[in-house]
Amino acid sequence: MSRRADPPATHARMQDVAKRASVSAMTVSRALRAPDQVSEKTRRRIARAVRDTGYVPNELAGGLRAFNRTKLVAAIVPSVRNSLFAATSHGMSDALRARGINLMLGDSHYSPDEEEDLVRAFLAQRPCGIVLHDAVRSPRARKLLLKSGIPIVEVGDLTRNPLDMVVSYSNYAAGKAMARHLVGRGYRRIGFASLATAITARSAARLKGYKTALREADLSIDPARIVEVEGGFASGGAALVRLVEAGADAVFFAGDVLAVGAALECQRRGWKVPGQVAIASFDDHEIAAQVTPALTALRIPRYEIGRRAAELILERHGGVKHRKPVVIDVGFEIIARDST
Amino acid sequence: MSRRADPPATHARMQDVAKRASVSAMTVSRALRAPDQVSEKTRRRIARAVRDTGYVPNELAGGLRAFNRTKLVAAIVPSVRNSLFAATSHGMSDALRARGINLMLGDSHYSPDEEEDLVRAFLAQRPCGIVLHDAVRSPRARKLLLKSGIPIVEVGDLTRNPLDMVVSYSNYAAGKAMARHLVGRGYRRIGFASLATAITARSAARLKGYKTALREADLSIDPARIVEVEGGFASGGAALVRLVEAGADAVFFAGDVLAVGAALECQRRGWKVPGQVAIASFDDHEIAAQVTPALTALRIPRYEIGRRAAELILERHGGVKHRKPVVIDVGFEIIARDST
DNA sequence: GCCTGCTATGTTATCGATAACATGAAATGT
DNA sequence: ACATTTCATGTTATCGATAACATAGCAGGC
Repeated sequence: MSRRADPPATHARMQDVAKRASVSAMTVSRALRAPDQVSEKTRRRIARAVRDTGYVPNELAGGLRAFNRTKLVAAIVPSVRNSLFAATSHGMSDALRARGINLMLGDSHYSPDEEEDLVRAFLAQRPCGIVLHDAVRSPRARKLLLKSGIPIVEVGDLTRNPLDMVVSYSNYAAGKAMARHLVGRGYRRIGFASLATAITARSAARLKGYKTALREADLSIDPARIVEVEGGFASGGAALVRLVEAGADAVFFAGDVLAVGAALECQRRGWKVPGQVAIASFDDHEIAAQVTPALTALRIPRYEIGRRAAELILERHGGVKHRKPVVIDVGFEIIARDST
Repeated sequence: MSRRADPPATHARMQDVAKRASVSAMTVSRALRAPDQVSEKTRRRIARAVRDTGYVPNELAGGLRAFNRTKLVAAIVPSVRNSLFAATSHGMSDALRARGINLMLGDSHYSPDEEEDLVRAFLAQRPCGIVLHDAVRSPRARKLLLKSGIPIVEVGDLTRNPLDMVVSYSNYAAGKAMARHLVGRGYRRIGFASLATAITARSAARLKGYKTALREADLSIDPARIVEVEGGFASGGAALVRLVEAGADAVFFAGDVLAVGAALECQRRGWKVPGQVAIASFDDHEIAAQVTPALTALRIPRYEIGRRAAELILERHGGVKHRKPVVIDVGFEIIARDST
């Protein structure tokens, strides 16, 4: 009688496969991970035994012994619902799966406390790498991460002093570039709308870029033309109305879906874009090109950011312990359309 | 000298904490998981040692010994970029984190082969539960899942014979309800547009519901008024044009973003909605309410689906081995707006 | 005073795989 | 022909925690 008799519904162990193929567990292990070290004949016998038993390797045990790590990369995003982060996750997921590594995903809800909890919970799983979408704000979390010794990639903004590695575009440069674009088109009373700059450092960097560009062009920076709003299409519309009433002839939306919301609001009100007000969007959602008029937008290579982040982790995987910071700027692009 | 001297950047072990607190590792283990079994004084000493060493439990080792499982739930979605799945993932993630369990996320890209690979890869990590967004089409994957003995929740459609448990709405019923709604509003040449029914069983079920409703109302089912298209806003627009040319006076969009794309196309062309053609949407994206006219849509409780799926897994966690199928219908709701 | 029971802690074996080392047989070199 | 390398496989120890069992100390009951 098998020792699997009592709890019936569970996985076969390598030992079970080994017995069936009349070899030792070690040979099974080798047949699976280093087939060239096992003879053709034995390998075939083992392959059959694997199929017969429906054996699924136990990475828990294997990972513990081999490198005290799972074949998982942890990613923490501020919001899993946000399609921008989804694109990056997708890039990571694709690059990792090609190497047999999977993704652990967590949502910090933009909260430093939850972020710290998540970091702790994820590190406890012993991932082989970790990707962070926001600058890590909790100092305790930063310490834990550094101490963990695993590759860390930050992807929210191109910070000057990363924990370990960064793959991103510069929010500051992007904000400046878009504001310059609007200046170049002749707008003089350019408004700015974003999510709360206190909770996302990225919005703050974009705002800084915007201000720099305006200053360069000798335009005044009117606080009444800088607003912070909640997320969502509706509040994009509200922000636009507020800014137009404050005299704006163009609005730069640094938040994700705000610009589209603003464009839809203009449709409802019959406002001409860009006749009455120009609209520039930070992210090139597919929908930005679909509304009327099509929106000028900054295109960020979100998917590529994820892919390269994953690649950095893979390079380091079991590799060198170079601890000099790696900073990769993936850049951005302004797609000029009809709205400006 | 500590045995941690050679590779410096790694985690402290429970043993290290124990030494520092002058107790055995077992006492540390208890202090962390069953504090009431450890005396106040010792507990405090251990707490300090944990802080001093920056100890992060090794769930790999703990999970292996305790239940041969990680504290992770695996979820497989057809596309991580799709915000519908994102909402469900969010619901799962929230419910699980409250119990200290995290999420492993994979993308099958709508491919049965990738799905099978993913199932295998995820099972190898020994998750404590698994959630599947699409019906599992690969028979080998089904077998693996059943054999694994862990709780399985399917959430794509309300199938009659689930692998284990289902939490969903009925795509058939929803398709029928929306078609009836259009019939009730007086439309007689109702078109249907969806993603390829061959690759998503859900679209096929919606189509079946649509046909049933039309038959009930003694309306003819014209194949020219049933189209399958790719995803994306643009193809929603194209589908609408095609259907209007085929004589449709209303179109039911069963694909996710198609309806919004159609509405935007009408704006570009200056077509009156619902004067020239009515538009009904399957999913109540936030944006469906924002376009002009606001779209009639089916509201699916995506977040709740995720939450309840997670709860089912938690209930079973270490619990009963009842193997009678569980089917939970979360229903849906038609939000009638201006477009019909 | 001795047995019982409870509390706080320690010891040993174990989860399932793999690293490190060991071995016997075949192949190769001189 | 014999030493040496290579190849295919087996044996043992181990990864870091926890289950199961063991034990020492102390309280209370009769």
